[in-house]
Amino acid sequence: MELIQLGHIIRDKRNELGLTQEVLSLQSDVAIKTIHSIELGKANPSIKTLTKLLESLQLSLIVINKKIN
Amino acid sequence: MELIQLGHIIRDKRNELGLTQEVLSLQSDVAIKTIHSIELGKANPSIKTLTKLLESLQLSLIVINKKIN
DNA sequence: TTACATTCGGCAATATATTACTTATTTATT
DNA sequence: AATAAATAAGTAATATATTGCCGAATGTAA
Repeated sequence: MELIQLGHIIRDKRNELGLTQEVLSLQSDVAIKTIHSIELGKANPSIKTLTKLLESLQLSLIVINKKIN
Repeated sequence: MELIQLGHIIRDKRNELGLTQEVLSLQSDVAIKTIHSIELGKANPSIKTLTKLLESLQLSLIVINKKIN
């Protein structure tokens, strides 16, 4: 899970739902500054912060067994 | 993703691999104090810290569409 | 151009995660 | 019981995440 990929997932889903960063900020109770930092892959969010965002975006974080390379 | 569940996943996998918290700490470069706090669900780790642990445990963090309830 | 909405980023303040050090507690074994 | 290994937890210091405030940049439309 690269931070840059995570940012893209959040941004894409937010756009799919037609939400601005500001609206997502209000819904998730995460600062807009934090949101755009995460979307750009420049932040290293905590699980709690990330989960609040993902909840608003109808997404979930799960742990899986790693692929064998 | 509840923090307590996450802790159980990490603890169970660590035991499966026969690693002590100390060994996992050395392998993942995460402080042992941080590890047992996470395992007990008392910590709110960052993505980077969590990913370092999961890497050592052959686990991955992914984002999925949330189940419809 | 102007105006507006949206996103980006610098800066400082606050909150909190992480660490190191130390001691306590648990658990297993003899 | 005693000993050792592993885990838990308290404290303090440091690093960093989060926030708020502000202005800059970007894109869109009139």
